Amino acid sequence: MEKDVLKLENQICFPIYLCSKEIIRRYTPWLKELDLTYTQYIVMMYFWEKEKSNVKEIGNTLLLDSSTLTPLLRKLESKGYITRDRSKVDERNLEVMITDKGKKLKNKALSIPEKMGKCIDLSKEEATTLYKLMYKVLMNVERNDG
Amino acid sequence: MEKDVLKLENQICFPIYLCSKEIIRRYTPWLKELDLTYTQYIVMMYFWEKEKSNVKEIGNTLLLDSSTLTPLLRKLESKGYITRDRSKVDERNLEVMITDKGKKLKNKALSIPEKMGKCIDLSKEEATTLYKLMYKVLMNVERNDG
DNA sequence: TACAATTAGTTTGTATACAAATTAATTTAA
DNA sequence: TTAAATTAATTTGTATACAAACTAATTGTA
Repeated sequence: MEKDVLKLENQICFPIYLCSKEIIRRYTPWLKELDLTYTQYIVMMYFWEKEKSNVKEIGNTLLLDSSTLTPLLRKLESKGYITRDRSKVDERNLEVMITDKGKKLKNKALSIPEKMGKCIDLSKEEATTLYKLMYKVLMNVERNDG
Repeated sequence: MEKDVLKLENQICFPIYLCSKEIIRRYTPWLKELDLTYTQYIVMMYFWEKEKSNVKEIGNTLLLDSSTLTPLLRKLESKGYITRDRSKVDERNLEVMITDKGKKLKNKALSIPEKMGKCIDLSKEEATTLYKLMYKVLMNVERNDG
């Protein structure tokens, strides 16, 4: 039936949108204990792997616009988790670096992935399938992007 | 390795979050032709199935807070796609109804799901698997809530 | 080498999102 | 039967998100 293509239950994007929102909502109280929002948490995870970066690089990895990152990084700076300084080599670049306080925060975050895993509650096999499909969609959506 | 649990590449939620954002970003130019945002599109899809509702019901179906819906519905009203009126039976309820203009909008939207399908670019089997997994996660996250 | 083009980040404007507080209407129960 | 509890929606406050416009620095090139 041609007209059913617009039924909510026939959408594949709608449940992805819902999952994303509900998962983030679920993270919120745990992250509150670390004084982080979900997006701030993602950025901190980035810095737990890479000590120093800049706005462009962070944006490329996390698919966040620089205009989203500017105020967010300022917030993380005000919390003392990162520093922000213009590069002396090229003053267009903003050098963003994690602080000791930011590094220590990782210990407090260690229990979060397991909590979320229990919440999501998929078998190892299902999780792997989902993981692969999400990255496939992501790659396709980016590739087919205007 | 205990500390790897916080690596971005080991997160299952991160790609879901990315997919949701990137898919919505991809919808945006198509929806602009209908003068809709993604969330407004979801709400219109709801009303293409159910002519009349109220804020509570819409929120329960779309998992949107009433404080998100209030301004959004006002916007859809100002565009002429819906009407908003307090119920005469119980004045706490806001009766929301789709207009003829809102119904006609569906014709303009008919081509969107196919475009998005091509963009996502999954086989029928993959899409079904993803669909089922997303609803499973959604159910689990809601069940394990609170 | 001056000026155009490019690049990195910020600002502005619009639109979600949701928690918490509030308002107004209705229902429950003492 | 009226005060307390509940309910539906709105308001307020904070934090994304991203496009478009803008600023400042650097690079490419005529």
